Amino acid sequence: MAAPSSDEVATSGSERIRDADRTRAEILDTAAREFAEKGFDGARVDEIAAKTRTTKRMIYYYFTNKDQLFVEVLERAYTVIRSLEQNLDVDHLDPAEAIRQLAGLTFDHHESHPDFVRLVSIENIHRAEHIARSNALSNLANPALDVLTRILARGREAGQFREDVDALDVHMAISAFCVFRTANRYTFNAIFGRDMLDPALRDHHRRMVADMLVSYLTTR
Amino acid sequence: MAAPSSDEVATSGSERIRDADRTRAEILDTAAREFAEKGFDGARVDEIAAKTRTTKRMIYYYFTNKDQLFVEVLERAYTVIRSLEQNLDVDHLDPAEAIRQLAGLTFDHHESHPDFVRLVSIENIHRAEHIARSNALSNLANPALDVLTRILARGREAGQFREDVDALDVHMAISAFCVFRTANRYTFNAIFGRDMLDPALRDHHRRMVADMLVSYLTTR
DNA sequence: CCCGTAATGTACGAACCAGTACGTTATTTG
DNA sequence: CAAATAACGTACTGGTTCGTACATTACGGG
Repeated sequence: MAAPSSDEVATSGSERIRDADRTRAEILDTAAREFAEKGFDGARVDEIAAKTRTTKRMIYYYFTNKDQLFVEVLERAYTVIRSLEQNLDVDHLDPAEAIRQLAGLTFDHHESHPDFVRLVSIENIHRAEHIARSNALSNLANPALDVLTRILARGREAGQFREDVDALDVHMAISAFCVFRTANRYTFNAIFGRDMLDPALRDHHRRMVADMLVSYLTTR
Repeated sequence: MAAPSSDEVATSGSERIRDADRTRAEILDTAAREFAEKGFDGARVDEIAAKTRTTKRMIYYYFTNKDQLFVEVLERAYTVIRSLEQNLDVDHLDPAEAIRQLAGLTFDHHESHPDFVRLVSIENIHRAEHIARSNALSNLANPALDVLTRILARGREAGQFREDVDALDVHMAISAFCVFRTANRYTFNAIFGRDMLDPALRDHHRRMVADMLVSYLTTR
């Protein structure tokens, strides 16, 4: 990509008028918000441009078209969550406690990144066609899965965990619970009058996923 | 469109050329498929009309606009699932077994109605604005919830179930699992290469939800 | 310090799309 | 059976929206 000037400190405001990296990043940020807000077809390229310090011309200059823009928004969103999962170190914990930690971290992440959840939801409506077009995404391993695999192996060896589940099943169960709270927040509130954003409910559910998975895994 | 020939096959229905009920129903059916397929903004009124034996004019004649059409599509979709839940009779069963039955029925329903799951997903992207505009939907009770409330009460009385969960929590946990398998099928497959449609996996997951909930509820 | 190129802005076009004006025919009802 | 009305079709429009042609300016290398 563009060569960043050597001693660029970039504290808060790079004073350069033209800055490819900054412009690109600003477009991606704004596009992520706009896509998450309105969906792929609902989002407007003109609107994204308007919320940027640059123009629509630049969006096409850097991303060629709306679809490719969405692809790169997705790539960036997944990268963020993956790097968070990297910081997961639970190999020293008791397997059950490790599961609780993992569930808690997954819960917190989904809770604090509703836009990510919405983007994934939108991508599923579009049958993951953008992910399919992205090499970065279709070849992206999940660190959380490796961690989970190790936890399950240790739990089974210790005779604590059941044998008939794999890491992906557990990952799915945890994700399902956490994703649902965010993704289906609106219909759930409209129909049952339950506000998922209530802090007390949040804590309750955070314990609930962990308890659910541990009790399931330790039941034989 | 081509004029219907006089000897139009009398499949099952009314031979009348003009049939408000049939036209309305056909529009709703087609619209449901089209919205589920492409999302609200992705769906085209012209396309819906083209896939119908009638014209776009009729869509606006019966539903005034695209939003109202989506509202009625949602109303119809929810009505179907609610009527299925009515047939749930588990009051004679052991509480744990009753939970298993309920989880199984919920699982089967989501499995066999992917369009419903997609419509709800789409409505959540739009922050349930259509449900809010529908009297029918915002005042719609959920029979499954009543059933669940009774099961939980019996389970607690028998000293089998934990006390710190309500029916809505359990309903959410079950829904989350079942919805996720369908709603996030595509990204999950693209990223992890796991095909949720595999029959063996289906059976495995069907047991898994039930086991998860029962083990959670019976752990104190 | 000047020149090539990367980065940016303006203005526009062509297709698309929700919604409608207006006209017509079937069906019902008195 | 005639008048009223419900059901339907055609053709169009006005605004929107993705994308681009063309012009311009900042910046870094030599």
